[in-house]
Amino acid sequence: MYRVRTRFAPSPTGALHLGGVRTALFNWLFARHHGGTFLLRIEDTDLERSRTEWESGIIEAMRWLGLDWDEGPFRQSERFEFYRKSTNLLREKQAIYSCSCSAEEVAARRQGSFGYDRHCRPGFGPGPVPGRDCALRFAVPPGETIVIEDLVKGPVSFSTDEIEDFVIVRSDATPTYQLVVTADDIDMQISHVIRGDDHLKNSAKQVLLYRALGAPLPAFAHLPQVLGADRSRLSKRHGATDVLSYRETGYLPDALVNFMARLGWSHGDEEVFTRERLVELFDLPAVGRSAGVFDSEKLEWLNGEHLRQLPDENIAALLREFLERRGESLEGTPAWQARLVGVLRDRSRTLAELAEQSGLYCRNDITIDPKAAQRGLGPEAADRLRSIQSVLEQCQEWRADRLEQSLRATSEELGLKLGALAQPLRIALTGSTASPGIFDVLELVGRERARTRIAHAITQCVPPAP
RNA sequence: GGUCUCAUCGUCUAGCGGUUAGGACGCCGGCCUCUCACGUCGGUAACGAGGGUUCGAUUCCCUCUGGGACCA
Repeated sequence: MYRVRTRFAPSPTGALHLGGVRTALFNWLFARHHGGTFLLRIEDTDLERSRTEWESGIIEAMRWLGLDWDEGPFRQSERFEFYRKSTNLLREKQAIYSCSCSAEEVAARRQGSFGYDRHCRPGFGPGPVPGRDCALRFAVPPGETIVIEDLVKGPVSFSTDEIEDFVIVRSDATPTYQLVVTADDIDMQISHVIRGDDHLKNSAKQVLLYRALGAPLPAFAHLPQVLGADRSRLSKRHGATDVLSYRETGYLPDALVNFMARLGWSHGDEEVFTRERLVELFDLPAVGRSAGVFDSEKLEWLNGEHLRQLPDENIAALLREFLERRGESLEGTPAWQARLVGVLRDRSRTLAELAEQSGLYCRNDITIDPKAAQRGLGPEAADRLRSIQSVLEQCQEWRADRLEQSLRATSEELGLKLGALAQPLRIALTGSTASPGIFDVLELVGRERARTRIAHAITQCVPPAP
């Protein structure tokens, strides 16, 4: 039995975006499901575009999402010596040859749309110009068919006649993507190469390299793309390209993980999965073949589902963290905070919404929405609010259930429906016609603030007609 | 343009020859109710087109169309 080893290999040339997260997640899930090893490899050979800030951003995002790795992070920039050895091996096996052609020369000679014309390849052209810096190209064997037994797409075949003699080492002696990926995947004994299907054709080239290096082939699994709402490839245009921005807008890592897993993978009719259940159920055969569009509304719903499955205390802790990250804080005792969250949780889908709603209970001043005032602070409201005010003053215990008792009794005495008292009170306390249950609001707002808000609302009521 | 690839409600998807084509998000409506949510009940909405194969195709094969990716 062989060991499952997967890797996620991002380039630190930008933030980790949703497509990358999906690739990372599927590698992680696959490794965890099979009890294998997951490693992180930073593909930073493009020294021009790679930045350490991006690298640490990617690592932070991986940590936030809980995609922990067992080995690494490895950096390709620290492995040039190893690539040189791989190159020497290829040279010994005569799988590569020197090429002095410049990009301009190649382009000028190109007929039709096909790539390099094998000008420098022994037996095919005149050979390199002496004295010039040479790139190294891979000698692709003509007339063969490469079949990739893809675990997602099924068998995919390429003719080697469609694969040009690709560059392995540039004329400035830096190794190319094709070489470093293959050499590393061999060296790190990657058993399953799971990546986006934009790499499908690269895989054909890499199969050639595995063969030339005498290494056993890994299994390949090419995941369909994640597309934006306009069905084009996900990019900055689609906004929220950096996954860490989902942390800033109050999404839970587990919800994002659940959502990304369901984008391209499914398990019957199930929608909501815990991380543990994903690990238990995930496997490649259940991964779909077609590209998927990222639907932020469904993510929002799913986040609400995950939020609601947490105990109040945990949500309160998340809310505190969330606010601290913004340089704000949540007032009150932990017990009060848990109570607050318990009341608001069903009305929030994200921590950002929760934070916004909690403001009402932590602020001294509120503003009354003019439309709400118009609807609910009519001529009768002032008297009703005065009645409420006096009833509340007599209330011994400032608790939702006691407050409810008193106010229900009052509405009966006045021969009014509860709503006739609750709506003006709601507007007085929250400035809005919509809020959590009015007794919970009263309790959370507290006696002092309730008193001043009601008093202020009375002054805002339309006076009775003369 | 060449090559590869994909195709079920607007979106994510179930389906793996015979189903009233199922679920979820969204949207619309009922119920619950002090409002709003939550919850719950119901509704809207899909097999891209044409050929085959078959007693029978959403399902298998081919072509087209459309989408996507890669290379340039």
